[in-house]
This record gives sequence, structure tokens and C-alpha cells, in this order.
Amino acid sequence: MNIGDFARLGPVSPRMLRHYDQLGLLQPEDVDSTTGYRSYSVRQLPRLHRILALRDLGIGLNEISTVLQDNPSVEELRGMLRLRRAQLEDTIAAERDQLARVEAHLRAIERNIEMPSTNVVIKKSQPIRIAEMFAVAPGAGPANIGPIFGALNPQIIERLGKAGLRPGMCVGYYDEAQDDGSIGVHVGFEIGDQEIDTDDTLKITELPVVDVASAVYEGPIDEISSWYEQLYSWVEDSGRDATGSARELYLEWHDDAPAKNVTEIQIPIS
Amino acid sequence: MNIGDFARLGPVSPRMLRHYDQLGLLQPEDVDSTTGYRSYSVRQLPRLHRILALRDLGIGLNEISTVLQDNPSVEELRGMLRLRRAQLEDTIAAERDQLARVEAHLRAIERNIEMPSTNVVIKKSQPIRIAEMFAVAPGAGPANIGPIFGALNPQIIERLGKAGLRPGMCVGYYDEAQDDGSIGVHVGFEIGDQEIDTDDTLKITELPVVDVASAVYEGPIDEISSWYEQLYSWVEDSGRDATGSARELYLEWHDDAPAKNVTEIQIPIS
DNA sequence: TTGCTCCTCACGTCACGTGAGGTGGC
DNA sequence: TTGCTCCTCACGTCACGTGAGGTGGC
Repeated sequence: MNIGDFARLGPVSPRMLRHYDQLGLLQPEDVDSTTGYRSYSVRQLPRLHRILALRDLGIGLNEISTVLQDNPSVEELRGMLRLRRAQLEDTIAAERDQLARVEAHLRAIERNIEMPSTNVVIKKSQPIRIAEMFAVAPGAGPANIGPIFGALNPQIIERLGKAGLRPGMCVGYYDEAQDDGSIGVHVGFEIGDQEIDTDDTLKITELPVVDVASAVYEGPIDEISSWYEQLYSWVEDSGRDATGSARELYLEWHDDAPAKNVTEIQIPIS
Repeated sequence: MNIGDFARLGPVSPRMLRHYDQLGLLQPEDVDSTTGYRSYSVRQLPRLHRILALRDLGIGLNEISTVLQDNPSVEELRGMLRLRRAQLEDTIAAERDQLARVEAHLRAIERNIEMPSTNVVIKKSQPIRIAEMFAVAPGAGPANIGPIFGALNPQIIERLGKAGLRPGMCVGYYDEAQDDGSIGVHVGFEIGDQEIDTDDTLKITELPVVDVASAVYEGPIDEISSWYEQLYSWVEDSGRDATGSARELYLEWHDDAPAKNVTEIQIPIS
């Protein structure tokens, strides 16, 4: 029986039979030494069917060749099927999550225009070591927060300068709001592994690595609060929980050209 | 900002940034013409994030580059997300089916030993053109069916021989059982495209192409009935319905060495 | 000089589909 | 001679990871 006839019985393509031959999964009963023609016997059909049945379960050809090797022990087969079951359960769960995210994006499109939801990324925050000062703002929003940055920034810069440190990127993070609406505001500058004496006003903090929803905002800082709202509702809508203190990374800052500022907002999620 | 710094912001691997550069998805702001060093700006971070967000939804890089091209029209994005949703629903459904099959195999392992469930394949039956005769057996099982083959086979062979036809593989198929347990048995031989005069006893039939569960059995024909049972319960257990008349293909037949016989059982399913 | 980062190929992944280019039997 | 089947490479698929082999700046 030549390869075409056997393939029709399979039913598979001749190419597949050559592939299985090459892998040693199913070798022809005979190969003509001059023409290279493969010939098969119907008695090889059960083996081909076993291969197809396992492949149909999504098991890889390498695994299949292990199971079909000499001793097709029932235990081994059972183990492989259980493994495959677990794999499938995992990938189905992962794809369901992905589907939920796709649907969240579709809903987000209906709602907002300013912040494209495709700007949001779930990632791990970078570990950052900063020298920070602290103050309490009477409430949220740029009108309350802005002055605090205005007051603390120069003080920190001065302290770092006196100690001979070069400040890196500016970073802010916020404690969760109190009942009276007031918010603890931390302002700091990245210092890498440089050291500085600390006291009641200046502290060194290593911001922890956590999972965050991150959005990068380009433009003047006063318009940032609507992004916060949208980012929070995106997080909620995608079935996650916002938890802990939000961070702002001032990736690029121009006192004179606020439209060119680039700010990253990070909201920790669980 | 060199590639490593930008990659840490991503967070992605430098290799990914080079890959995106190569695809034209995200090109560095500048490339040093002598060293080839890429340099990026934080202002490119939103674009990187958009790429990552879409990739996280399982959208291919080619599709992403279409959406990010010049006009990121909201309509286009929505269309792509809807397409992806449909894709995901399909693959999840397919994987659920696959999972059900894996579980059916696991259950089958618990039950039977004779017929390895990994012998069963779902496929489309081949179209076969046969010259057949018909008789009614009083019941199922080799004791009832065997004599019919014994009686009809020589008659068909003789008729074909007289007409100068070369008979191919022997094929049997069965009508569904009557209330009294009797079964119509069709016995025939493959004739390809050869022609022969038909009459009340000899008919030409083209067996239709249908989805079947197929098992290949190697050994004496009398032991075939337990395979039937097991095949039927496998079909049922895997959540399908057996429907229509079963076929047997006598792939290899030795009057003198029944242990070497190879028979394929096909049960149509819906 | 020693690390560190960067560069450009190029292989490997998984199971084949799909030519390309050539040969053997009716 | 014309179809048909068979053969052996070898590319392409998807998004990178992972060396190999080499270079530039502190």
C-alpha cells in the first residue's frame, strides 16, 4: 500500500505521514531502497489512529511518541491525560480572563474619550529608592496637591544638593484619604544607591515592587485628575481591586512647557 | 535614553524593543549612525503601553500595527476588539470540547481494557462504491451475522467474476435493529468506478461521507461484538450521538489466519 | 584592563502546508 | 507522450528567547 492509499485511510495527508516517519512516530513497513517509495500495511492503521486520537486531545507529537514507545503502560497514559487536563483547565481559565479584559476594553470605549483604555498596562512597578518629604493636603485634586509639590520640591533639592547628591526623577505617592478628605502626600526624588543623612523631615524610602495598573499621561499636570478617575474605573471594570497608595512618576518635566510633561500614574492592584 | 533604560520602564526586554523596531511598530527616536545604538524618549512610552495592552488581549503584532498606523480610529479599534472577542469565544469553546474528550478518555481508562480508547478516531468516512447483496439476520452478534456473510460473499464474488469485475475490499453495513431484534445486513465489495448490471439481488450503493467514530480491530471477527459495545459507550460518554447504520470495513482478510484480520468499525455520529 | 551595555545575525519553537525541482510507472 | 504519484529539500508560520561573536564607553 503506497503512502497515498494509506493516507486516505487515515485520513491524513501524505505530508503528515512523512512527518511522522521522520519523527520515528510511525515508520513505513518498507521503503524501496532505489525509489525511496514508502509502503504501509493496514496493520499500521491502529497505530496511526492512536496518534490521531492523542493529537486530537492537544497532546504534542513528542509526548505521543513517549507513550507509544514499546510499553504503552496504562499508568503512563493516564498520567499524560491528567497532565493535559490540568493544562487545558489553565489555558481555558487564562483565556476567560483575557476575554473579560477584551470586554472591559469594549465597555471602556463606550464610556471615555480622553484616556484611551489601550493606554493602560498591568505591570510590576519598578523598585525605586527615593529621598522624600511629607505633608498633608486638605483634599484631592491639583488645587490641593500642587502647592505641596511647590513647597517641598525646592527643600528636597536643596538638601540633596548640600549633601552632594544628584537627584533623579521626581516621584509622588499618596496615602489613602482620611475621613475628613485630607490626604498624606509624599514627594521625593530618586537617589539610586546614594546615601544621605535622614531626619524628621527627610526620609529614605524604597517603594515596593507591586502589581500596578499604569497609564502614561502627556500634558499639563492640572488635567491629571480626570485620568485618575478613568484609571480607577477601568481597574474596577476589569474585575480587579485598587489597593494601597497610588504613585506618580514625573518621567519628564518642563517648567516652561507643561504640554510636554510626561507623567506615569500607577495604581496598585491586587 | 538607551534601550535598556527604556526597556526597564516598559517593562519589556530589549529584544522585544528591537523586534518592534524591526516590524516598524515602535521605532527609536534616534539611531546612532556609527554605533547603531538606539535611543528612545519617554514620550514613546504611551505607544509602547498601547502595544503591550493590545498584545495582552492576544492581538497579533501585525494587527496592532494596523490599528496604531496614523489614524487610530475608534471604530477600527472597536472592530478589532469584537473580532478578538469572537475568536476567543471560539477557541474557548473548542478547548472545552477538547477537555470533555480528555475526560471521556480518562473515564474510559477506568472501564475497559480490551479496546484502548486511544484507538478511536473521529473522522469522515471515505466515499465507497460497492456492489452489495442484502439479507436479514435474526439478531446481532457473530452467530447471527457470520452465516450471512458466509452465504452472500461467494454469490457476490461469482457475479462480479462473471461480469469481469475485480472486487476490492469487502464492506458490511447494518440497518438499525427492528423491534423483534432482527437486523438488515448489507454485504458488498468495493468496485471503484467499474460498472455492472444490477437486479433485485445485486445492487450498487455509494456509501455516503459522514462523520464516524472509527476503531480498527485486529483479530478474529467473532470477538468483534465487545468492541462494538465499547465503541458505542465511548461515543455516548464523549457526549455524542450514534446515529444511522454502522459499517465494517474488512481491511485485511485471511481465511486461514483469523488472528491477522484487520477490521475497521465505523459508527456514524451526529 | 575589567564589567556592562549595546550591536547584528541566526537558530529554535510546533506541526505541518505549500511550492520547487525532479523521478518512476501506466 | 501525458497525467498521476512519489521523492527530497526548504521556506513560512508567531513572537520572541537565547546564544555567538564582536564593539563602545567608564
